[in-house]
Amino acid sequence: MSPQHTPGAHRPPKPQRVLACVLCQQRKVKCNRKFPCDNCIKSKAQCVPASQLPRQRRRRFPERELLDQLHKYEDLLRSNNISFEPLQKDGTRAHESANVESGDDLDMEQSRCTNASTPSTSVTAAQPTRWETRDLWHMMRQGFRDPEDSDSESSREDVGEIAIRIAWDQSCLNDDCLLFGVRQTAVNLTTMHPETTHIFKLWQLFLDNVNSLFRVVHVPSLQGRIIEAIGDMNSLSPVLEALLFSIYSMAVLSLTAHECLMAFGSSKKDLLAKYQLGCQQALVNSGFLRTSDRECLTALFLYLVSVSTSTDPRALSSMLGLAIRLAQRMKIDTEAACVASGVLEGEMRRRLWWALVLLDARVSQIADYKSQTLTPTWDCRVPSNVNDADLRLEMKNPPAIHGQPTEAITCVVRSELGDFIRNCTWHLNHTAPNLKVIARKLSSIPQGLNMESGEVLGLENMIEDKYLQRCDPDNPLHFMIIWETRQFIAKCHLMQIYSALASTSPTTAVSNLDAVVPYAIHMLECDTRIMTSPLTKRYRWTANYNFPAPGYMHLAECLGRRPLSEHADQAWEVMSDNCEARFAHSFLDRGPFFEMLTRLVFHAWTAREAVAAQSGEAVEPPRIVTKLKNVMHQKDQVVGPPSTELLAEGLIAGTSDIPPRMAMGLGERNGFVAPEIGDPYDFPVHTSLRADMNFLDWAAMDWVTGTGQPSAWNDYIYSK
DNA sequence: ACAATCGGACTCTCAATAGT
DNA sequence: CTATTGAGAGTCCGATTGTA
Repeated sequence: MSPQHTPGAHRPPKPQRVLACVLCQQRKVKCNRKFPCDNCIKSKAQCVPASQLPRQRRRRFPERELLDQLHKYEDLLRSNNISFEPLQKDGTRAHESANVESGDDLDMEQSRCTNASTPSTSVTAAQPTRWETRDLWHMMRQGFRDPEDSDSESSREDVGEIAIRIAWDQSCLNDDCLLFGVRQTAVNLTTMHPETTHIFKLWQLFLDNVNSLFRVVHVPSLQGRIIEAIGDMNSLSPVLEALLFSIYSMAVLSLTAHECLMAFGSSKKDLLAKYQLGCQQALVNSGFLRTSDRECLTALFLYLVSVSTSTDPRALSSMLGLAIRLAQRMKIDTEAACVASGVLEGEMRRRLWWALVLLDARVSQIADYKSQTLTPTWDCRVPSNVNDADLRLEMKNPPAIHGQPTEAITCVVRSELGDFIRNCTWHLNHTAPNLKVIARKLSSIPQGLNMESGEVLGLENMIEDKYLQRCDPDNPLHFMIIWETRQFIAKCHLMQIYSALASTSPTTAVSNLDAVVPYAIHMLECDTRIMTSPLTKRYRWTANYNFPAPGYMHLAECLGRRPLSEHADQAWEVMSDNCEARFAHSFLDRGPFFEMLTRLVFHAWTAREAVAAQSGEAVEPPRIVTKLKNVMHQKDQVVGPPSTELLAEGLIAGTSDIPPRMAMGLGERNGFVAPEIGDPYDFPVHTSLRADMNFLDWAAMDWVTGTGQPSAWNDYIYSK
């Protein structure tokens, strides 16, 4: 009810409001406001005048708690796959709840986890609550806070953090040379930038070939700053300079050696070396080891991707560990901090965090190190399916989620897959069983299936319905994510079954391996589609990341054991198709894939020939065997092994872009595959299985030394 | 019958927000 | 800057309950 204001009249200064005495207030009776009042006199009570309470700050949305409660129940419905009509379909919720505190009970934690993976209702649907751990400073600030002034808590927190940061900054520790060597002041970075037209060209290449996959750069806001910066390169901020050099590096990396020469008149190797050095220098100038600047971390991330093809994965894994630690200090792994940093910044932080985590998980596997990053211990939400243009700096409310694929489709789907892996039972069973209690319950398990196989099918249904079915197969980006995802899911099926077989008897395990063959075949088919399509040309620099090594290994193992199995002919066909597709783009020439492939394929073919010899049957070798034999023969014609320089050029120039273990996505554990990103890279294999797989002893192969000559393979093949 | 309790409709106040 | 809004603070009617 609105108050009745007396219009017009000049009011005398308001007399102090006299309140009913405490007893009358308590009794809810009329007080005559004399002290002592009639009621107190009558009841012979002490009459105490009441004092006005300081008015609390009005809460903008008093129904907020109710809304939160409602959203919690909606999340539970959602996580249990019960259909309902959500209260809000727009993205208003997260903004409202940005500063809401909630309980710490397990239910809430779980519903938060659910939020983290279900961005369908709102952009920042996650409850930014007390998921994050508290540090010492935080706890001390909590102790001194004014209980009546809850609103100022966050600002005081900021002040405290700033004070600590300033204190460290003022201590003037010279830590710049901890990595990347001593600052080379002699090198003037302004001279290392490309000419203006080349900057634009590199920027465009970066947007098309790289950023469309990662979306770690917000194009509308950065583009203007780059144009502005080009006007006066001398006054570039160190962070923007680092970002620029990382963009140049990635743009160059995404080209083939020939394309690079045509576009810029310099070799890919030279340009990469120059821009990577520039990036190192600019990162040092930015004080990147103590940075809190998201863009500085983005530059470091892009730099690491750009060197990933020429770096030992163990070294790269260590550097990624550093980047992850920087990210954690900046709290970009924490949803509450992402929400608090604003709509645009929060979204960019989420994209960067997932990009870092996914790369780290992948590289850790390759480096044969069990990363603990892809686990349910943090709550950064999966990035939202929105276009960059939907995100503006001044935004207060998150934009509506698109139902159709947006520019961010690859980073959204890849993050969804990563989010699945970090919560799924069969992954946690052997990576971090103790974390299963905090893992989000994965929804949409089809009826009649056990949890583990159901999880993968549930993921497959969800991803297909929510994303892939809505993609346009003629759109290069969509085409790429469709087949990359299907390959990944086939691999998940493969790994899940391996995981399940680990707890069965050796005989059962081996006999069941045939059941997995269709998934291995599908993996290769997906990869062949990517490799043979003209649509994916601009993304071919990532091809090594998707090499279907687990598929090859499984097929070769099964063909070696049962050369005449029902899937044998089909398996040889898909392997031949994939091999040809990969050779067509030189990804197998001289490179590590070749060495791995020859081992696998000849092992399987030897078994097939042995069977044929027993029955006196003449068999025609499949295309893949012929192809590999021809290449082997040609290699023998070459005088000496490929030189280190040639190999390095080949590696850098994209003919075989990735160093041996990196390229394969393999670890060496038990001589068997450590699958690619997000996979259980430490899954147990039966001892009997292991013994039989020892022929695939990757560690024994002379990948790196001896310029990649397959010494083990040579011994094997020539002893025949 | 009277006193005490208390649900809840109502009024008042003023911070937040909209409008100029 | 003023006007408006509406949430929160405060008031107290009157139904209900307790007690002598």
